[in-house]
Amino acid sequence: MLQIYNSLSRKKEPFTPKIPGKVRMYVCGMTVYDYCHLGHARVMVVFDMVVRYLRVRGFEVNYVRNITDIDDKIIRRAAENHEDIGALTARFIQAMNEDAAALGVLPPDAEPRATVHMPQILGMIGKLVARGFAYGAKNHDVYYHVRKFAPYGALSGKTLDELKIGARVEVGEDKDDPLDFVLWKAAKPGEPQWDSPWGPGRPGWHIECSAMSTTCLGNHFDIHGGGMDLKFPHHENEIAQSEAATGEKFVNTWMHVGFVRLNEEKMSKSLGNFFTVREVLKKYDPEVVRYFILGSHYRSPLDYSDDNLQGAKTALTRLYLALKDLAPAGEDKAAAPYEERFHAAMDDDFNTAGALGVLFELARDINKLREDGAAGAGGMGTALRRLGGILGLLQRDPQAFLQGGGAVNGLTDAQIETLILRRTDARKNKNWAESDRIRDELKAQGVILEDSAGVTTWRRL
RNA sequence: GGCUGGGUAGCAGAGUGGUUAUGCAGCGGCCUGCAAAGCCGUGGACGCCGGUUCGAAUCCGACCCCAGCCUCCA
Repeated sequence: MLQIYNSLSRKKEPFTPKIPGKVRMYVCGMTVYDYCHLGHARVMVVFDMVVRYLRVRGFEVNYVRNITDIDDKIIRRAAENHEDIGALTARFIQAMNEDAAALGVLPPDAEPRATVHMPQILGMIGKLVARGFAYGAKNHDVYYHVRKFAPYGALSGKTLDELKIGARVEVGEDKDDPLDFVLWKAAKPGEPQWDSPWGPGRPGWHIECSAMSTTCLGNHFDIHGGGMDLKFPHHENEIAQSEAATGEKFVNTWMHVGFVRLNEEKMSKSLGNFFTVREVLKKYDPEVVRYFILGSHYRSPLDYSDDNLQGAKTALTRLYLALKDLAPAGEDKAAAPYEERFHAAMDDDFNTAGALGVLFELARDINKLREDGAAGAGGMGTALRRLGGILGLLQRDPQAFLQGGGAVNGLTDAQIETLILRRTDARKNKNWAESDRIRDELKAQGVILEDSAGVTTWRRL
């Protein structure tokens, strides 16, 4: 039985899609004005893992991840760069796709963009005005009247009176109530704009997601996800907009991914303490980064540090070492208990860390079988590879993983092979001094040698 | 201040009312020319204080500490 922690009820709940066998899932994606940082990477990788696992569980999944391609920050960045807004967003959408692909994130089934959903956005605002949940202000903004939506605050656990204390009205806003939020922003000179019954303008961020998610998935769908920081106000507002406009329940299960932290602090654009995905990938293999992300539970904070990334690399190396030089074989029945425990962990709110623990036990079994010269290691390896694949890991040729990466300034493969041949000669002559000298030389270059069964193999640290 | 999550061995990180997480590091052994990798064995833990219980690190209560949200942020 698959259980998922629901941010709305604040507990784990058995998961049953509204339409049997079919899961409809929406995740808030990027605002495309800059490169993805590790926080974005985490959200993409986590929901990619969720989709993969749901599919393994036999669900047909329709996964929608939006792109916000019109927004204050985009407008500002384009102006700073003297760049056309469309060119800017196209550039960063491209970059995002490259980063996602590197991390083994499969493309979502749909990636709706705000700028091509204006009719749906305006339609929803129109409904909200008609139903009395929204009003056009004198300054031609349209606002959502928060106090009209009784359940407001259910997701974030806040009451309207608590919120009132922190609410404030920015200069130029024309709200009836400080709690109200903007659905439609009247255009300022020189800004991109779309026509509307309230005058030319552009949509607020929150309404985009309500309009795109319900357009793509229907008024009432199964899973809505995003980073923890979107819980309030973004997701709270989405609920208010969508349920007021459609009169239906919006989302059954809300999933929120924990933050990536740097020195115990949230990694974020506003703090400026972030690493972009491409910076990190210069130092670490993308699969190592993926392992790092999946090595802890998706709701826990994830501390980025060189030690932790290095640890992820060591751990993943152990798994690949177990797969190295394994004879291909059909999956072994003896792997069934591991698979069961792997699924039990994943069924428990996508406990990837626990599931990985099972993979290490499977790896140990493989090593033991080889140690004993017993049969079945190949078949167990096939199982290990398949289960790893559910997490989007362990799909490469082990040799390629072990010998790849970290070689930017080091020796070429051919140079390494040449040194190994020289060392093998020395070893034949029992010239241990020369043999060890070569091994030390390679080690200094980040190359580790392993002599086993009369054959010397190597890998890069 | 309000709200939401957390505090597990040297580090990372799961889980659980009584019985092994797992990875790295440590210690002892096996293997090896020596290593590496691997295998076997092993030490070490559940923030603090109360309560419930035959038994709690696991449930309940108070407290302390950390992070986040309450303003754009994945």
